[in-house]
Amino acid sequence: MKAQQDQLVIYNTLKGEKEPFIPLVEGKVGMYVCGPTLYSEPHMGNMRTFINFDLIYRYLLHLGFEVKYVRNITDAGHITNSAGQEVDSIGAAAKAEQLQSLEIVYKYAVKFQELQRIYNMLPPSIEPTATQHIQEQIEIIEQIIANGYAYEVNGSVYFDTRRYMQDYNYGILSGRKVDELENETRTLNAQDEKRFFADFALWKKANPDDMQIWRSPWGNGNPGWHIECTAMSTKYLGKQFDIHGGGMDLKFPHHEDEIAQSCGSFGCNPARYWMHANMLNVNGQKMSKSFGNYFLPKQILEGSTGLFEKSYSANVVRFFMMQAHYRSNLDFTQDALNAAEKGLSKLTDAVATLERLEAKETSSFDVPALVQSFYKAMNDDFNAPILVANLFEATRLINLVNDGKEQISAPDLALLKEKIAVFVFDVLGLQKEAAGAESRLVPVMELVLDLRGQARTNKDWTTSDQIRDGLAKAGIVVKDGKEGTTWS
RNA sequence: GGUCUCAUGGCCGAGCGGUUAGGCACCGGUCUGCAAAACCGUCUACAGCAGUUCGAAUCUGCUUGAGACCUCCA
Repeated sequence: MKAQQDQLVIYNTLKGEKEPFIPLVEGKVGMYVCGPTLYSEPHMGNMRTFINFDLIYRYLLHLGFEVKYVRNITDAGHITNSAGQEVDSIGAAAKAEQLQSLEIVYKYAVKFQELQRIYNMLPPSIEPTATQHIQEQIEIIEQIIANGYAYEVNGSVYFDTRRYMQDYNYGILSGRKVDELENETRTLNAQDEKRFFADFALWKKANPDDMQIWRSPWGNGNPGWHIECTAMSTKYLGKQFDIHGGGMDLKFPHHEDEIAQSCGSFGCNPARYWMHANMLNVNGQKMSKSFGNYFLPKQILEGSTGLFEKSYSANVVRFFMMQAHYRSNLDFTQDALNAAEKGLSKLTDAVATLERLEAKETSSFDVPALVQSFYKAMNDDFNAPILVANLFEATRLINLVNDGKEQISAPDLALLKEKIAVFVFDVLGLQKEAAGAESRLVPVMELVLDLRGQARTNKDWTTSDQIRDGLAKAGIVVKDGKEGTTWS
């Protein structure tokens, strides 16, 4: 696996290009991914990012890296809205639902956990929350002030962007130039306490109606949104670690400000590799809460999105996402989901066929090269769609062996079985299809199909077809294959 | 308005200068009592216009169109 580790190349947003992945400590990876803000149930678009980083996590694990994967849960923090006001979105949701802030967070955290299980995502090593790390956030803010990159005004603390720019490059990640921003962004309004439009809040003085308030050296208040990630990543992964990930939409200002906070407090960019997952689209437009074009993962499973005629399993949705690269947009359409459903079925059928194959003396095709193509795809910036294409090539060959048109040796067969299982289940995170049917139905179907089999033996096609048509009405499809009749 | 990204066959979606991406659909075939399913095969596209090159989907310029960020967002 070490040899494969050395082949891994990652697209680093910081550099704008792919680079060989060299961890700070050989064989170990520290990875931080910005998690959800739990003021509502995560929608399918949110899930895409987490599923993509789950893929990355899984592949790093398969390569034998010892990975510490930290993904936070935002359960506090003030953000700046379009009107330039500092807003507590969780507090707002709490008021709307007439619950306490922590009730809101807990309610949606439970749902998020459930979704992670359904979509077969491995749990991160740690899922820290912002509210558990207020002290760490305060300490970092104090450090930034001590270093001269932040100032206090009336119980709030702001990052001093102009001062920071004298020593560091603000915009290093997003490519933004502050002087360009200046003309285009909202201007300071009269009651604004910031010295400069690009300054951002590290700590915000409490409002009388705030639901959550913490003590600080600057009085009672709330942390800013960006500082929590700096505090938690530093605490669990150190001042510098390997990979920082998140959605494309967090690049600016969230990640840019994280870099500023880390540089402003510890003097270094927190992560060597910044990775950004692209958005999930609906009709060519980003799925988002504010556009209203979103739907919930549960609605896909239930077929209640209102957009599609039928439901799709979590496995199908996951496979669908694996057919697009994590850095590309992906359009969520019914045709595409149907195609994924059929394709997945073809792939899982071949996985089952593989178990039944019989080995011959020699192989008629290059199995090690085929297996190597799986690694080559994933080593190239986690190119899952290429991996899937190569798995379909394997599928074709498996079927040809099954038909006796190709042959495979015993060692090659063992290798292929092992690696197909690794890439389909461990890396892509697809699940073996559950039996699906109710257990009581199984003996009933055995009986019915046995009777139909007798009719067929007697060439009593009328009875045989009557049974088949009747079952079809109940949604059960009967298939007559070479090795007997199956149903689903 | 600024910054940036992208435009691929009926649909989704890889591709980073020369090789069939792949899946779905369509079509042809095998199998089958019929059907369905399954399997095999076929289908050669890169928004437009110029340019660079022996050679361009891939590089450059322009045009057109779409999207993202600039405000919370995964």
